[in-house]
Amino acid sequence: MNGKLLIVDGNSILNRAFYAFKRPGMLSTSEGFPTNAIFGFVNILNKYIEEENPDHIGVAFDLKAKTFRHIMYEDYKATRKPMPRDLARQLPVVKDVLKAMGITILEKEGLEADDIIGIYSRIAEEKGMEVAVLTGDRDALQLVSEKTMVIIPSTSKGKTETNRFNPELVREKYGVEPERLIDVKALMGDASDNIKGVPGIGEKTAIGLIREYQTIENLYQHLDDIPRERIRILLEEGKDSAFLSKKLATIVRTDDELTELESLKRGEMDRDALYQLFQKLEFRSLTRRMGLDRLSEAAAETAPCQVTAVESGDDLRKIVSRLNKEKELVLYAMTEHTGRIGGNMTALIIGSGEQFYFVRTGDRIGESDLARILSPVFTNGEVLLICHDVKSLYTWILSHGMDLECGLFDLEIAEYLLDAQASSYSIDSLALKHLNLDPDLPEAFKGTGKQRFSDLSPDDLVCAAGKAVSLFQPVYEKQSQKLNDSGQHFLYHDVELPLTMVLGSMEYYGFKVDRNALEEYGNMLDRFIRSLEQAIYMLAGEEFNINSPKQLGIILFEKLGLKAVKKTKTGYSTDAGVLESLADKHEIIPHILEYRQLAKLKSTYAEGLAKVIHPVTGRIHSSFNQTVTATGRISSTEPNLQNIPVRTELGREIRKAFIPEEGFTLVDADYSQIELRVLAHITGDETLKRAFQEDADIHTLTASQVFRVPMVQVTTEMRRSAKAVNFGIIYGISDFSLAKDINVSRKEAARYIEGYLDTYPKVREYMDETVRLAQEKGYVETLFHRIRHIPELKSSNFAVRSFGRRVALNTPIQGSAADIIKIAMVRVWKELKKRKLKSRLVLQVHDELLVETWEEELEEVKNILRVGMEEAVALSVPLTVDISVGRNWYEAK
DNA sequence: AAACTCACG
DNA sequence: ACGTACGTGAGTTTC
Repeated sequence: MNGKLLIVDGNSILNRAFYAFKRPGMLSTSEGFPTNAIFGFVNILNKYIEEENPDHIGVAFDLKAKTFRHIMYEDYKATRKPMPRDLARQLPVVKDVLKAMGITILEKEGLEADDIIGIYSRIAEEKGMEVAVLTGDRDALQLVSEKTMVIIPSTSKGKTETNRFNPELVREKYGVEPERLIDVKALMGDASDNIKGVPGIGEKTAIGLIREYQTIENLYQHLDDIPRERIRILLEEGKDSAFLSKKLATIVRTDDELTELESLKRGEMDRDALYQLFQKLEFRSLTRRMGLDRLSEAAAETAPCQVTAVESGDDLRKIVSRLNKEKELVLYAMTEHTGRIGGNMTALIIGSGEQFYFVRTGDRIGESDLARILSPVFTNGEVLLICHDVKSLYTWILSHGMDLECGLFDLEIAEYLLDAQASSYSIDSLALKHLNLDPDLPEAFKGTGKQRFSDLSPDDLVCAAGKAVSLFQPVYEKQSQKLNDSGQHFLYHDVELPLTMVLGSMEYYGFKVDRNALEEYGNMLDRFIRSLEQAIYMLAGEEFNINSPKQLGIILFEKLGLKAVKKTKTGYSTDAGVLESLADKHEIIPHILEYRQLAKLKSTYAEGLAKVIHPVTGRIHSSFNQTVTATGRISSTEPNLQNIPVRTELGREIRKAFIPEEGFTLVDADYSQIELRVLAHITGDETLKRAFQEDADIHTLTASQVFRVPMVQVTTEMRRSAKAVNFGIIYGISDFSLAKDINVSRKEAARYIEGYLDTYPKVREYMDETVRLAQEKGYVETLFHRIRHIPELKSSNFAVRSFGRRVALNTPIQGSAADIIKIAMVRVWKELKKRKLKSRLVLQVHDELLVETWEEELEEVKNILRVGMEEAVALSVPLTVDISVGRNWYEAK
């Protein structure tokens, strides 16, 4: 009989998979059940089944009962830690998966997985079959022969490599024949199995001896021939241990009961059972890759669609007037993010039901023609346009001088509300998740930046676009249902969707920046940096790269002999906290701190911002991303305008370069203590509420109450501590971190927290209740029902669970504040538009809005901001807004 | 690509 | 005893 057997060490591979996929927040179901090991195991197994294409497969597992090795030797594997709980929980599930895959599980009491592998590989060899042993354990190398190969996957630096051991490779790496490895181990021992070997003999000596004498039996018969006396004595003393070790290291290859291979024949996969299991485990991509998704009832929902390529403007005009009578239309704009403000549109596909029309822009139909022809749809209040990424479409429409006023549904935004932590919002991810379908779209459709739409051939683009849009309607229906079920209708329709347009217009207008001011600022920094550099080199006694934490660490902690207070994974920590603690230990330190600050300002801000000033508009057009953060905040990229320096005077200077257009002025409006006000509202704490109703200085008040002194006796130091406690509460406090932050003992910090929670008892209740509810439901929500799933709360790892707890406490507060300012943004934007003002919203920084204001509209704009923001929502405490005006951002803050 | 550092709310 | 603040993005160095 010919053929091939793949036999797997289940425990070993599962263990590998567990650690390979182990990171904070680990792969798990939304319920919190860990799935990393199962996921890794199935992937590894599939890979080698595909590569080896065996006709027989078996996966061997250890059984708990003692093996003969334990009976012979009670220390056997005594130093092994027990299996982590998160791994043990996955073990039975892996077995279920294997059964469903039609793969035989091999277990026998008294045998280890190794032995089972030894037995079956021998049987297969004797039948003339080839054998591949898949394991992570090098002990199995003794089984290597002309017929048997041992595969050991290894992961180094994120990349998985495979070592396939045949006799030659074993000889090359270990210098002995495969079956002699047991003799080597008999001498050198194996720490992981607690096999002692001959104490004092290491790998080099062991291999040398076995190369010469082959076996330990032969070695001990010729002990007298050994020239080195020390070795001879060690061998004599360790003789018993050597023979015992050899027995322990030897894989058993015979068994009375396990004698045939028939049961290992590759069986049929039970697709239904496997599909069910993968559903439970939430293995969507694996479901698809293993071709199980055809079972989904959803597959029937997407009928094949008809795509017509439109070649002339006249044809398109006729089609649009017909389509414009439909209630629901699907539109996918293949836009490219280019240097042109508003982006370029490579192609567009629009339609309804099963009939779609594809337009590629070019000679026949230019982009502005396209915009003009479609404009009846864009301004049709009766139609619902189902899109993916409305913001890109909107900026493009704005750039052609038109507007978008029809009904809209954005698949991407909808999905963000359903799962703010999804790894991707691409069309194929949505199809996979909601419909169990994989359209297998080209890279350009996934927004990875690796491919542009214009890179695809016309035929491929039409075909892929047709596949993509055919998914929109069914995904939209699933999402709509879910949004309503989770009470998110308001958040979606009245906040996030209109916000898309607000952000689009902010991107489109941009923020004017004075290039010259930026350059002068950079030059000024440069002069300081150069003189600091010289001072640092002088004090260090040599030149080095101050930007390199590695080199800096060596200079400070080795050359200058400073005490390293903190370590990072790779070496000494040199962050600002560490340097500050060393500030008075060496003259060089303050220089380095200053150098760091200036270098940052120069590279990230002076130079970084200059690079992104648009050559035509002279403005910075940042991207505002609506689907990034887990809490509901927006983020800003290319450049990030939400972290422009303000805390230090020198950094703050850069804001002088942010200016309004001629005839305009800048108005900055920021919420005062919005997160603490939200806390007061959510907890309903009377004392906290009264503080805000009376518009007290909340940090001073907290200090007065926690330290039990009258308000007037609160020192700046007390206020500082109270402020830290207030922030700590928002972040999900711990005494340890608070202590570190305000530099008091942990006990002292714990006392502050207790004092705080006694002062504001409802806050304590809120914390307990929130964590309890989050554990029960698996998620938390904001005032407007934005949800965040927290699988970390169910982790068995204390640190991960603690993180989950802090997230549960922080998200409703940070997220509700995000909801509120988003509502305010929509109100302000709509009001400016309704009154047809020239003034425009240009930036949001979490609790702050900036409006580039036409000077004649100043009072009106201030009023719109105040009302729009303060009355965005009625809380049980007032929301107050500070407004200031200036000729640049520095002045307006 | 990952690690480190640091800018903001 | 565990190991810590919550949420982001970007530049530089190093592997």
